[in-house]
Amino acid sequence: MAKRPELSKGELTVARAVWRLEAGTVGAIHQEVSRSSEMDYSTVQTYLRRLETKGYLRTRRDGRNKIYSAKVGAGQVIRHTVRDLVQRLFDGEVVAMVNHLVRDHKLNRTEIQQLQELLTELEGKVDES
Amino acid sequence: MAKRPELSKGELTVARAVWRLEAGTVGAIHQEVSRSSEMDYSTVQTYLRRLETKGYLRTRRDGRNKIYSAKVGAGQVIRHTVRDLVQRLFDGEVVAMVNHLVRDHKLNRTEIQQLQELLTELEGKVDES
DNA sequence: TTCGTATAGGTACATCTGTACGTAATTGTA
DNA sequence: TACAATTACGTACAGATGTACCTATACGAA
Repeated sequence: MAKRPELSKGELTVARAVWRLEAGTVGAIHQEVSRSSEMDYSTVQTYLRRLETKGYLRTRRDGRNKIYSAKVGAGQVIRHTVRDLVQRLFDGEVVAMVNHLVRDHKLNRTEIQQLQELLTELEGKVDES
Repeated sequence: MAKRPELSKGELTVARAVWRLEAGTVGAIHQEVSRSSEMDYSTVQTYLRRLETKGYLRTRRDGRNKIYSAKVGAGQVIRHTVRDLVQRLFDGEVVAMVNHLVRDHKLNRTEIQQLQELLTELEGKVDES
């Protein structure tokens, strides 16, 4: 497993846009990023270059254009990031993190039920080994 | 609400030690930090200075010694940090985050039950307004 | 064919972060 | 009392990060 440098906040924002688009030129990705943040075209470009250097994105050429696409998927990055935070804030105690989440963010009845169903589902699959 | 610069990873490590100790000299905090990480005394000292500058810690004098203690509590920082991550990774969708957490980290039966009880408790308190 | 607009690629630069060293003063101990 | 250890405080410095500008080129529209 290649040990890649971590993503900074800005890099993550841009990476998320790439994941959503699957693939695109700097322009397209800049547009996608702009739907939620304001970030200069050049800034997006810089992040894309850095993301490629760090091994998170790859590029292919389409005539004179460069098409960026993901090399490392969202899932992997999210897993890593979340695990890291759980470690650093809750000493790796997932339950403590979930506890914090559901208490801090008021959930409505529907959300609570969704989570209850999720837990029931998991209960059936516990690996008791 | 004072808008403080965010904590970096290293700063957070040291801040956590201060929270655990409530208060202490650089030496004491260094020792506490050392229980989990290896970090040079001077490095801890630097982080403490920066934490004070950023407004997260305060100091009082005890003779020739400086006693560091928290000015911003663990709860506040954790809340901020978690909210920020939920925002950046899941567009603020807490349920998505919890979903990810419980699926990625295998929970055992006891943990699942703990969470179920937690949800049942919250269900009784939903603010339906 | 000319001109505006994307694009690529290079470069810049202040600030933040991780990680420490050096020096001076103080204090407990041999 | 002299020395070792502790502490405070100033300073250092490379690499990461946020944020962008500049220049050259290619492409589509007029």
